[in-house]
Amino acid sequence: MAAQKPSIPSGTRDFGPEQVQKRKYVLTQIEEVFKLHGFMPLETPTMENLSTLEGKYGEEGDRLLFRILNSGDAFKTMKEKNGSEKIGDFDFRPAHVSEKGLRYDLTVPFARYVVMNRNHITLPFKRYQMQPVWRADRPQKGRYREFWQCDADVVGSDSLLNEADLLLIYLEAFQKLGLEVIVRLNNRKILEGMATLHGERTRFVEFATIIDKMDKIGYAAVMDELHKAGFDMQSLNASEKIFSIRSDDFPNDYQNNVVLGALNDLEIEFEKRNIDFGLMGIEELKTAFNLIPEPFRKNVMLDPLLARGLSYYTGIICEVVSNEGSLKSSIGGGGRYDNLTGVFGMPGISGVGISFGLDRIYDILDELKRFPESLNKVSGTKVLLCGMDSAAQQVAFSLVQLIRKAGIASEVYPDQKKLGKQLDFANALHIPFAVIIGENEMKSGQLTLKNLTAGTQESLNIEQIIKKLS
RNA sequence: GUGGUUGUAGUUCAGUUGGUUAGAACACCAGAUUGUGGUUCUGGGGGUCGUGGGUUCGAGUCCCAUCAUCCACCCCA
Repeated sequence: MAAQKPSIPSGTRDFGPEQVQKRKYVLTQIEEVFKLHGFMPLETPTMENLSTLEGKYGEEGDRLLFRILNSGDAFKTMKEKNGSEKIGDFDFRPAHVSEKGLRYDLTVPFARYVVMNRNHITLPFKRYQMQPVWRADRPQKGRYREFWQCDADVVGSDSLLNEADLLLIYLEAFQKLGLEVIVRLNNRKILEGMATLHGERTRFVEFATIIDKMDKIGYAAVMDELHKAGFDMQSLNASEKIFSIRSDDFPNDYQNNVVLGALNDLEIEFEKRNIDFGLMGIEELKTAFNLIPEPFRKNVMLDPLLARGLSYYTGIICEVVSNEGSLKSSIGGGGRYDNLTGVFGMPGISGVGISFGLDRIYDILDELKRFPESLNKVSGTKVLLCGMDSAAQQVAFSLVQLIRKAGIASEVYPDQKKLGKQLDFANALHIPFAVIIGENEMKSGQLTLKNLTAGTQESLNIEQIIKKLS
């Protein structure tokens, strides 16, 4: 068999020792905030039954599901019926071939878990979950086919305190990570109300998708698209102020006041036309926003143009983007879904949640070099024991156990190589100290401790070395 | 799913209007009186030029296909 060039699937990545340390650092920072807010951990399987996943993410989502081929000879029926492995005229029903898929997000598995364990969990149930998810998307900058999400959700409580608490989790976590972010905040009911004002309540998803492009394509192009799509633009004055919102110069101190003013106008219009769900949306948005403490508010942008997750969110929606670095796509998102568990036969339970995109956050922090200095070390080893010959190595091997008992990360260079090579190894791994053991050291018990950063060395016994390195 | 980009050593790339044994840097390995590294010097290994066809006396270089990659759209973390 000819040697093959090794490779990994596109959209997936290997993480070397340094990268793993940095990713774990980000995970830990986020996890600490989750715990501080009273969330409990949950893990679910990598694979779910396709029946659990399908139809939960819209048409686009179904296309992006990674499907797992059934074990055994999945194509057996096909072969028997068709006489060959070719598809041909065979009645190709995917269910015969694949009935499991890789998890697409953490929310649906969570909903499934809640329904399956409804008698064992105490509502309101607050869980966090940090695991990889998979999407059969075309990879590009900041988009991977395997990536980690860090989710926090609350089910079984309608209170807007939950929304505010989850927003605080975003703000606190990114503060800890030292990244300036903008949390865009909206309510699906407002979008629905606006679409109603423009004559098409039922087509509000289409409406929202168009106005969401305001930043990207501009006011004129949005108006044009709305007109072409058949929305009634006669009553434009009601939403005109909203349409003029830009996120370009956010964060700043005045914009949210401008938006609040525009929302007041919109409220009056909703009242006139008895669009009660729109009024409710504005009320919810204001309430949640007012619960955010003053110092954090400047990073929360009220944005009635924001559209996301419209196929499942029903109330407040939010999206996080970094205000620094070159990656402009979202690094987090979330919202409220009134009937999350309904599809699994448990109606009337409301949920609200947020998600952090670990990989994108990592990419931005890496680009900005925001990781603590201590994470740049390749190895955690503090001292390398170098034996000059086989006898010295054996001495080193017993000494290293004493050093480790003192809690000092240490290792013995395992091969008999020239001292220079052994020190090369320590240098390559940024190990700061080396203990050199040869004939002289073994006779006297006075070992050579070399400081590889300073280039100095001294003669000490093992107790003194441990003391020195502790 | 749509559009575009690029595919030459481990990595980043060079390779002139198609013309002899395809180069560089870095990395790697080995040496510079066999117990002292991060610098320097010397030497070395390593590429069927993504793959398969075609044009040509001759193809890394031109054409087609295919695969892979990256980027944008869609959508999203």
